[in-house]
Amino acid sequence: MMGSMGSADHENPGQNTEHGDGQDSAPLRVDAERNRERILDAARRVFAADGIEVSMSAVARAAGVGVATLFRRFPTREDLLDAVFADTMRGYVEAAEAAMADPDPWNGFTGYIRTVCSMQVANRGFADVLTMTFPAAAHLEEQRALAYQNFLRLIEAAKATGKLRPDFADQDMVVLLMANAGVVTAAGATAPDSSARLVAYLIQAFTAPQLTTLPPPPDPDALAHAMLGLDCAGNQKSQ
Amino acid sequence: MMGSMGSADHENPGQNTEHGDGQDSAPLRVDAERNRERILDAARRVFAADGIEVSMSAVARAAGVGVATLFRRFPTREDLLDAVFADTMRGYVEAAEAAMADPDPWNGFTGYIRTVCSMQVANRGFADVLTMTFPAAAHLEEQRALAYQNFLRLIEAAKATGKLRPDFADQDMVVLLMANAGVVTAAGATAPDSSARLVAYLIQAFTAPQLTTLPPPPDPDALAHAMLGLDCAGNQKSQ
DNA sequence: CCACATATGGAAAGGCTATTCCAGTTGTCG
DNA sequence: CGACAACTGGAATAGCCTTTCCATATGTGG
Repeated sequence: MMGSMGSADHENPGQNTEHGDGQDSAPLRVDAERNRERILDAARRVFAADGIEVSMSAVARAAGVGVATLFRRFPTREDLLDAVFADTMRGYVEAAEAAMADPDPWNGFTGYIRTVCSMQVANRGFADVLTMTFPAAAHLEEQRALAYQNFLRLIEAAKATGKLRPDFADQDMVVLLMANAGVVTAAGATAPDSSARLVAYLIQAFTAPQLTTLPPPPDPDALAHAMLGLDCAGNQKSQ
Repeated sequence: MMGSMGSADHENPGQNTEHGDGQDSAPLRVDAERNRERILDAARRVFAADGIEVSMSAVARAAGVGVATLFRRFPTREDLLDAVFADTMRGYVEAAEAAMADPDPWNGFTGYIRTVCSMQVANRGFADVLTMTFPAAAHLEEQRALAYQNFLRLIEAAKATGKLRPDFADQDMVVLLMANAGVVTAAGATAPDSSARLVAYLIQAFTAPQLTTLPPPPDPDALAHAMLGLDCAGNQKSQ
């Protein structure tokens, strides 16, 4: 699914004008490319500070380009998200890979949680991204799936060491991300401290020793559906 | 500060036309009172479903009254919030009192957390209310302070039993409420299950037995400031 | 160096929202 | 029952937003 792009974009950084998935219908005029970059920079900044709901007009304004320029380059918000969070998602995947590589799976597991939550704290937009799904943002969803697969294996390994409680469910990670996103959103300047506390408590609770019975985890499909953001009232979308 | 109203509004429910803090500059004409009630009903419904950011126009629409009617009765959103969440806040205070009354403080403590988080799940607007401060909503803030004072004593009692870990900080409750609000917002239909899981994990982590060292709790003043909602970008407020 | 596809900004159309204003009801008190 | 203050809905103003359109400007290949 990702195989066709090979390793080209690592070998030739900045040389080719392709973006995202590789189908360059035409290698953008240089001025256009410059604007594209400006937009991405501005969007990165704005999304990180204010979350991904910022108005498209605000992004264009921050980038110093007209709205038309923004819309031609990124017809939908999801297109923009896909491009803006490409780097961050790469870091997300790498965190999962690094965790798997850790000789101590429990250490990998806890480190992964801490890393990802720190990423949420550092970037409010990313906190949003990790609690929602964007079917149209193919590249982004691909990375998410990739990271998740690694995480599933990480869970198994961590449980095998006996340090992670056996009733830990992979959905718990989603719940944790939503909870942490709530802290990032509401805790303002105290987000780093508040998040760190929350995470420490939860990691504590994930350790095996104590065997309190837990209520059942949320249904995975229902959770996935919730991440589409279609049920929460604020979203009447287009049509 | 609340003393003057005595117990009147328990003895005479529906009889007097006073609202809120007792200064009835003039006991509302009956049709006006009827509309006021309609507005409150609609607002309760809408806020519970969609959170407290719903547009004032939407509230008026749901209530079947003109916008002018809404604005004359509740000049600001905070005025409306104060009236809408009066009941819920009463329940919030009562939950804290009930917890204090429990002969087993640890049981009271955990029960309190579960109850309050359930209230957040049942009412998205209330979830918002518990993570923000509304200086203009006097009645509401009074109740919040009242519940908090009870909670502080509850913490002491629970620590005294040795079941609550000694490094539990009262700010942790705020963090918990923010985290749970995040789940309520993002988890859609799975909110009940997701929240229950989160809460179970956290209560687990609050128990004394394991003595993992925690990062320091967030600064109380900074947290309070964050709850004003002035730092998070989305709010440019008036002027 | 020129033609022209590509790219541009700003305006326009249409839909939201908050808040104020006002001309027209309608309770209510004497 | 009449007069008047209280109350009403909807229009008006002003400000955002999204998305499309277009006349103008500008890289770029021949």
